[in-house]
Amino acid sequence: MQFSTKERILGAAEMLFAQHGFAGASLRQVTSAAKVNLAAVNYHFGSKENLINEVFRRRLDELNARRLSTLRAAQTEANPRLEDILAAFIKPALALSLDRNGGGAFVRVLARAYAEHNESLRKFLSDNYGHVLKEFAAAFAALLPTLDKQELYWRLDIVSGALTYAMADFGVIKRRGAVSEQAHCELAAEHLIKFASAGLRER
Amino acid sequence: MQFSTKERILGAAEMLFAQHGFAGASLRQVTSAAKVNLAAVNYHFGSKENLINEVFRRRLDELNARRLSTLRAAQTEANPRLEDILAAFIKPALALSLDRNGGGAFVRVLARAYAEHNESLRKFLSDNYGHVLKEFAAAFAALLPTLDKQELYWRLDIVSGALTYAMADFGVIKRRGAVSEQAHCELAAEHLIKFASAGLRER
DNA sequence: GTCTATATAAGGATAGAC
DNA sequence: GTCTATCCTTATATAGAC
Repeated sequence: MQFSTKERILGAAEMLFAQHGFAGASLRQVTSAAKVNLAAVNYHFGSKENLINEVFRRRLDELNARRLSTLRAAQTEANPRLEDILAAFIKPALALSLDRNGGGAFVRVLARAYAEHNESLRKFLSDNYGHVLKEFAAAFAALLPTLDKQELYWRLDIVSGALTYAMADFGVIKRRGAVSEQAHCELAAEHLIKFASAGLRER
Repeated sequence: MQFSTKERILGAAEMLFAQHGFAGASLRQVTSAAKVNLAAVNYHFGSKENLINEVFRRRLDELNARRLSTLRAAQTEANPRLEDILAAFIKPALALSLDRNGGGAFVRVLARAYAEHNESLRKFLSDNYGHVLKEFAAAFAALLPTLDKQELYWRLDIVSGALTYAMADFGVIKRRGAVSEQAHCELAAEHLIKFASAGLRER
């Protein structure tokens, strides 16, 4: 087998959580899709709840590492543009949906997690990845020195909302038959960056 | 009793769907919260699935009627501004969260519904309320005659995303202690309208 | 580490008395 | 229209053989 039992469970869980939600996807469905025994979940993860946590950790570590490295690369430029900072925030997130082995499913899991409004999950995300947001906020503030801090936070919140929505492909934009997943993703990133830079610069 | 059994079930279901999701909230929880008998759900609604549909219909009819009447009022003005059309789209939606008797819960149910990616629900929303979006798109197109149609759809999609996110109060914006729910909502609407009008006008 | 078998609980739905 | 009682299915979790 190419993938271990543990990895197959994580992959199947991600897919089924995206499809049916955390409560809606049963461990029976998961283990059946992963082609492992029902009891394997409790052996490897202890409980369904912990399995959910591990599904998140598997992707978010890498996503935020990419965001930060791209951000820092942009900041070493002589004259970083607002669009570059936005790209560092947006592109790795949208690119995640192109990852082979279920990245597309994961972004929908993420959207569900937001909708869940789950306090313990918010805490998990804030504790583990809050510093990333802080670093981006500082980078935007440096490029928009006349913008009030509170005003900046409002606008970054709007950008995050539009990004979350775009990641999960909620929208009504219909892909033309010939447009590949990758091309759609790049188009979405371009439009978001353009729209957001105008909104952020507005005075 | 002030509310009928049917209304109490709808209210309790809305609250619990917001809290635990459609799969996560059981009919036993719903009927217990509504202080009605378990069998009452099947008597009044036939099934859990149909109960979910009725929870949506109860709010969306009024929301979209308000959006359309505000839009049409704005359009009778001599020189309607882009901001007015945006306000007609955004303000009734955010105001919904202020409705007494569970409007706040409903917007979270709506966010969950988006995250569900449920095809039959998308069809329901599209069939019943798609004409509203069309009318708004036409109004925006009239005010932005140089903007390519496809480009306009992309941007409206971004606005919808940010609005959905704001409605569900996903964001990281902390309300200062003294800021009321209503004031927060009005601030959110103002920021969204300002940000979105800049993004839409961008060339 | 993986299996079968099962304990135990909770779910949606319904039948039938009142 | 509302109740109790119950059917049937599905769920999570675990025990114990291999």
